[in-house]
Amino acid sequence: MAKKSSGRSDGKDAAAEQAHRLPMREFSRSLPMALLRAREAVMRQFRPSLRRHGLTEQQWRILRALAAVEESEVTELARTAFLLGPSLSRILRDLEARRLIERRTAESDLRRGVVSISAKGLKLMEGVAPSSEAIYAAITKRYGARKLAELQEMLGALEASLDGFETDDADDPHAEQ
Amino acid sequence: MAKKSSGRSDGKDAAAEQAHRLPMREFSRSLPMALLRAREAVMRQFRPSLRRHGLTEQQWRILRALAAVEESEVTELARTAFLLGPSLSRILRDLEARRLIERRTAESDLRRGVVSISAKGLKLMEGVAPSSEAIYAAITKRYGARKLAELQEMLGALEASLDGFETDDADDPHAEQ
DNA sequence: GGCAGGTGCTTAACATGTTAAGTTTATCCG
DNA sequence: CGGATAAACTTAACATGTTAAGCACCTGCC
Repeated sequence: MAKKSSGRSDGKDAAAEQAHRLPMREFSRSLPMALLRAREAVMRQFRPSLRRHGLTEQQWRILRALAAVEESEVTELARTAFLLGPSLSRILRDLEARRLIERRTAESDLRRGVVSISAKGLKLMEGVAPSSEAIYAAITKRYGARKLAELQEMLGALEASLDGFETDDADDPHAEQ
Repeated sequence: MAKKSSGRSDGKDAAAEQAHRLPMREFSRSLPMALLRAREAVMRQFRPSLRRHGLTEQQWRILRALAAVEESEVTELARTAFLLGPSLSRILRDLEARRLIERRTAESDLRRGVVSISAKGLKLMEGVAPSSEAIYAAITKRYGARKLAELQEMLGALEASLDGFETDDADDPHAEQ
């Protein structure tokens, strides 16, 4: 594969020049990229600790969300832990099999599932929390508590400013959906 | 002991209190969550447009990265597009099959792959770029150009402050790695 | 030259993201 | 009451994230 085929590098220069004419901002200045990089920098700090305890980032989010309430319906949990339904379904299946959560059906509406963290789940959290908080404290110290609070505020404002904002621009007239 | 033995409807408060004894910050104030939510709010604006053109977010990142240079080695591209090697490998295989990129092997080092965007790839980008830029402009207007610049700066600073910062805290003494 | 170790990429395996379709149960309404 | 519609998951299918192995090639050293 990828035969060398006497590769002169002709035709490539023209293509590169053409590319630069695309009316696009510098890639490195892209907001989604900046958010992704920042988040990854933060998560890189937490992942090893979670991994040592046999948890993924999403599983940890679910346990944290459940630890803050007595119980929660699945849809509500999806909103709280910021996970899509299908992901949540799979993870709940796994967490239930590991007996970290418990599950029942709502009496008033048999469609609804109600989930709660188990004693085992709480115990696991107790093991993870100290390390997690220590890491958070270290990050806060490094970046600055005030700056961190300001960043959080700006992130919230960004989210709010885009809430219910649909740029279904449809530059393509054939796009029905 | 997650659930109180009584389990009446008023047991909710007690269980919640128990949970709150875990020394953890409010879930909603978590920095990773704030970054995730903000990024999702932004990407939700772009995804429909990309989808209409048959591209995923990551594929689009790769094309953008390649459009800015004449060609790129795979490892360099992984760094630029902020993708892990395995993801990049799979996506490049697909993009090559769709003839949106071209690929060859470096003469000086047969291990290295060299990738470049194809004419077809550039053409596709030309179709996506206007919509993408329009969305970006709309977001900028909504959030405020100055505020956006400030946010980008703070995100960059966060990333920089965590660069090479290893909190391998190891609250678990058995954790060798 | 040839081998030990490192590098660059790919493959594998499992978990999640994302959209669409399917299933079961509720609810609306004639 | 009963069919149509909606709601709450769940399953399916495909793409990516993440870590560990694997493979081919390169480099330093004897």
